[in-house]
Amino acid sequence: MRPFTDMTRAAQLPQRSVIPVNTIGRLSLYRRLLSDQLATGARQVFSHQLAALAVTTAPQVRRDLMTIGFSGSPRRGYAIADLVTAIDDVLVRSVETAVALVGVGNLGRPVLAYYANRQPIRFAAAFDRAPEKTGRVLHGCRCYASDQMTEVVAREQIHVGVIAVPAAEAQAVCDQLVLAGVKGILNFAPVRLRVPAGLHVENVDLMMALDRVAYFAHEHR
Amino acid sequence: MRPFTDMTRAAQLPQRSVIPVNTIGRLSLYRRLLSDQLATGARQVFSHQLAALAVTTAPQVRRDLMTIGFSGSPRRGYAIADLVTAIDDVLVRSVETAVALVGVGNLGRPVLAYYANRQPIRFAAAFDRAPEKTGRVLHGCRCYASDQMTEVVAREQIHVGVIAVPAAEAQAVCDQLVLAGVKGILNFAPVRLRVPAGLHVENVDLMMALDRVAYFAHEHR
DNA sequence: GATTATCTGTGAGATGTCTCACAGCATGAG
DNA sequence: CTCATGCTGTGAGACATCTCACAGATAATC
Ligand SMILES: NC(=O)c1ccc[n+]([C@@H]2O[C@H](COP(=O)([O-])OP(=O)(O)OC[C@H]3O[C@@H](n4cnc5c(N)ncnc54)[C@H](O)[C@@H]3O)[C@@H](O)[C@H]2O)c1
Ligand SMILES: NC(=O)c1ccc[n+]([C@@H]2O[C@H](COP(=O)([O-])OP(=O)(O)OC[C@H]3O[C@@H](n4cnc5c(N)ncnc54)[C@H](O)[C@@H]3O)[C@@H](O)[C@H]2O)c1
Repeated sequence: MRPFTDMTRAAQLPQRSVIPVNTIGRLSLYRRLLSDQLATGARQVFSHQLAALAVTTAPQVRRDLMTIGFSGSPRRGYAIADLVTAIDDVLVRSVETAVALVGVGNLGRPVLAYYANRQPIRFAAAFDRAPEKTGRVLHGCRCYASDQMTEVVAREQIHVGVIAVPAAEAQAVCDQLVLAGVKGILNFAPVRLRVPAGLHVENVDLMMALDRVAYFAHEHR
Repeated sequence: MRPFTDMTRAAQLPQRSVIPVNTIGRLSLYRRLLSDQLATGARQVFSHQLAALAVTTAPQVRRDLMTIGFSGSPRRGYAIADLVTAIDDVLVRSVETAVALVGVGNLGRPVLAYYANRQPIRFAAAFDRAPEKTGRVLHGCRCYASDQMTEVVAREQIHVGVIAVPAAEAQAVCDQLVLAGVKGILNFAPVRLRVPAGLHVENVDLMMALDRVAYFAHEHR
């Protein structure tokens, strides 16, 4: 490794948004919990009840709902159905998001199965460079050769890419996806991706996750 | 859902540690990147080089290494081999961590395959309540019936549990694991688990991850 | 209609994490 | 040996997020 100049200043970090990143994550969780509650017949919920379900605190819940401009009523709490709708609006669940998977391997297949047919996420295409994988249809999702990416991403109006290829290929695939026009990436490879400023990458790094658990487990004795 | 009292005050949150949670995660990443570098023949690394690999900033790298008390040399940078050892010490990679998987399903199987035989993590046991799954050995890991959990966790000195059962079962399985004596949990079910104070839970929530990507993708246009 | 209980909305402060700038020093060159 | 270079170590401040406490509001009760 030879010396090179420092180009590591905060690049795509200033991900500015009115809604904190962590709040977005909790809203996703609240939405699922509230759907379950609706199914049980509940119509109203208090901040402390939602907090108990989400294993957080009541003020945190109220702050999150305040952040998205949703109001409740003292003594009655929040109207569950309205709240689910409000969260759906924020999380862009009212419009379908087309997604592409790259890497139909040991991980890609179960991930596709898991997400398949979950509104409003639609897996519009999968890509793999291995010829024997292309042409097939898995869970309603057609698998294309990698060199068709630009064309298919444009045609299907795909906004999000999911990377499930070996670590050594991840940056190349990421560059392809960005060039093809995706606006967000979910990355399962255990590397950090270099992307243009503003483009959001969500990393799911199982090795890191287990390292963290092991560290805190040993700290706790 | 009937009213109940607020028991949602900050409970297991004060996860106190000298090393910030995020730093632990980055150390895991640094370790892998540095191993790769060692394999290419590199012996020393500068903070800005490691920052480039990890897609972060040079001061962040120096701060992280300072936090674990590792020193470099001006003009020479950090000695890679020593740094890997230092990180291994912090991440408890110098002793084997025994892990148990609960839920040998569509997700559990590939996860087991992924982690299998990666030192120093050892999957010492798997558990499933479906009788047809028990008794078999997958990737060197024996599958037991759930009611043997307490016994096996004690015998194999298992410190960490991985939960890959349906959401509705996750809290019950978590309680079983805690009772059996695990000190940390990696949770793949899309719910938040209630655990005793101090016990660390790492959540891998794919639904939330995709919601976050979709949100920022749409924000970006 | 007045009273009361109790839940929401939110300012202000606490906490945790990241960023910046630069002093100090080890190293290689002369 | 001395000097100049350029990288590390770190204080101090910026920033993001969480927590707390309570004012104010509303629905239920009488
Ligand atoms: N298997 C798991 O359970 C698991 C868990 C967590 C993370 N991961 C990570 O996910 C990634 C994939 O793991 P896997 O086990 O599915 O690997 P895999 O080898 O089973 O599958 C990878 C797939 O990607 C395809 N591919 C490779 N390079 C490509 C490219 N440049 N363009 C398009 N397709 C390409 C291959 O043809 C293959 O089908 C790895 O980075 C791994 O670290 C895997
Ligand atoms: N399949 C995926 O790709 C995927 C991805 C992300 C998250 N998840 C989550 O992971 C979890 C498991 O998903 P899956 O697709 O593997 O489900 P699955 O139904 O294929 O497997 C679940 C396994 O858990 C076992 N089980 C159920 N209850 C149990 C209990 N109380 N004790 C012990 N074993 C029990 C079942 O016998 C089964 O073998 C779910 O919470 C799901 O939301 C799955």
